[in-house]
Amino acid sequence: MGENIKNISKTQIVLAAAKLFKQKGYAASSMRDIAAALNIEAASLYHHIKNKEEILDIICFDMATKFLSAIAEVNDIYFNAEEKLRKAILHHVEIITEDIDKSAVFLREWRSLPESALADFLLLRNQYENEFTRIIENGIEEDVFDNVDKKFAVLSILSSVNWINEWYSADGNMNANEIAHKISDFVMGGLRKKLVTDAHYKA
Amino acid sequence: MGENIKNISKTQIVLAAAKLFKQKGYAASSMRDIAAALNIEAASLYHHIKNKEEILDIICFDMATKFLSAIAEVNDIYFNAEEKLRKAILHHVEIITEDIDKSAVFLREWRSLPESALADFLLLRNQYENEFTRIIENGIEEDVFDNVDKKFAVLSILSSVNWINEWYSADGNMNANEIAHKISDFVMGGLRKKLVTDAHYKA
DNA sequence: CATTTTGTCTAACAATTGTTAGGCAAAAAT
DNA sequence: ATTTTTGCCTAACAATTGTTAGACAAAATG
Repeated sequence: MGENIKNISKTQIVLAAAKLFKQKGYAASSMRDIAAALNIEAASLYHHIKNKEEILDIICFDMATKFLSAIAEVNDIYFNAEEKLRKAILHHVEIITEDIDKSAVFLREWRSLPESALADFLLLRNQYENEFTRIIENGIEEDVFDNVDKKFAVLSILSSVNWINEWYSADGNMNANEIAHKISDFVMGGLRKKLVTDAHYKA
Repeated sequence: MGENIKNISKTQIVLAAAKLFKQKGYAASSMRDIAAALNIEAASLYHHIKNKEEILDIICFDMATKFLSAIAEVNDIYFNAEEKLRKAILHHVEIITEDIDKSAVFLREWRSLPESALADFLLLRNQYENEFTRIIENGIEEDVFDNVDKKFAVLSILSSVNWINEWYSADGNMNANEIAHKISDFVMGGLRKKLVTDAHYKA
């Protein structure tokens, strides 16, 4: 091969691209940027991938699959609603913190997917939300959760867990477990059924 | 003037741009796209604005100013911590729902600001977060809120209110007031001091 | 050893980008 | 009535974009 054998893999390309997509966004990251990050020429990328869109596609659907199989697992094994929700949140936080670059792209850049992929993607995202909704419903049936607006609760929870992507850094002093625990505690406060009213009302 | 006198205003440009920036992102929206949305030629835009960056600048800082003056007002007038937080959330939701396009840009596209503006922007955003943190601190001092992780509570709250931008549509069946009320109720559950333990633990 | 495959390269392309220059007619100011 | 200003236009620019074609040498395969 050319005097430079770098043997870049598709995985490396996706990783480097994810890092750039997170920093500058999909549209503002050029193929030449991605190539430069890997010390190769832009044209060489096409030996490994079909086109730029494929990279975004891979990132978005890989992550979607991760999230979906995690929640499927939680819903399969039996836990009561609170345990289920806590596990679901934990897995979610784990997936995000394991790869902040790719999850940033999953959370923000999916809008740049080509139309057909976008439709599929939104289906998956909806499916994920529905699994969470089911957990909340369980909790209400089990009389453990207050009869809250389900859709609302799910969106509040998901937005909270997703937001960690904005400030989490691997070298920080909190791990996924601690983060998940704190979020769960906070969220559970808003969900749990209260037999006796809060201090606020007692006073 | 040329047989076409359209008298486009800077405000119209910003509005049309915001709509596009929300849909396709800043980088993927061209000056020609913006111009086409206003039925003029791209070059004509430069009669009203300095360059593309200025549009993003205006949107981001206009919104930041709105948010900051709203919370300043809340913190000026005396309310107890819970009232303050509820008012702050209400104003936040109002600002978002009043202009979903511009607030989407404020929430997502600020990353594309040129470096110097970006630094200023982040300062304002931090300032806003700090005002919220002060409210939580007040609540803890007043012994109305649980001694939660302040930073965490603020980020959870803000992520929840910001998320409404993703699904809110003006023609939907919820107004800003109802949305703010629901979020506040949910959030307050996680914050309020609990004298007697929850039903869950009583059982 | 001969051949094919693999992974890079250079060079080039057509399209699109943000932006500027200069023209021209209507409206406003003198 | 004349001049200036305003708000648009067409045309063009240099740079950058995603992508393709084709060469070439190392590695793998026969």
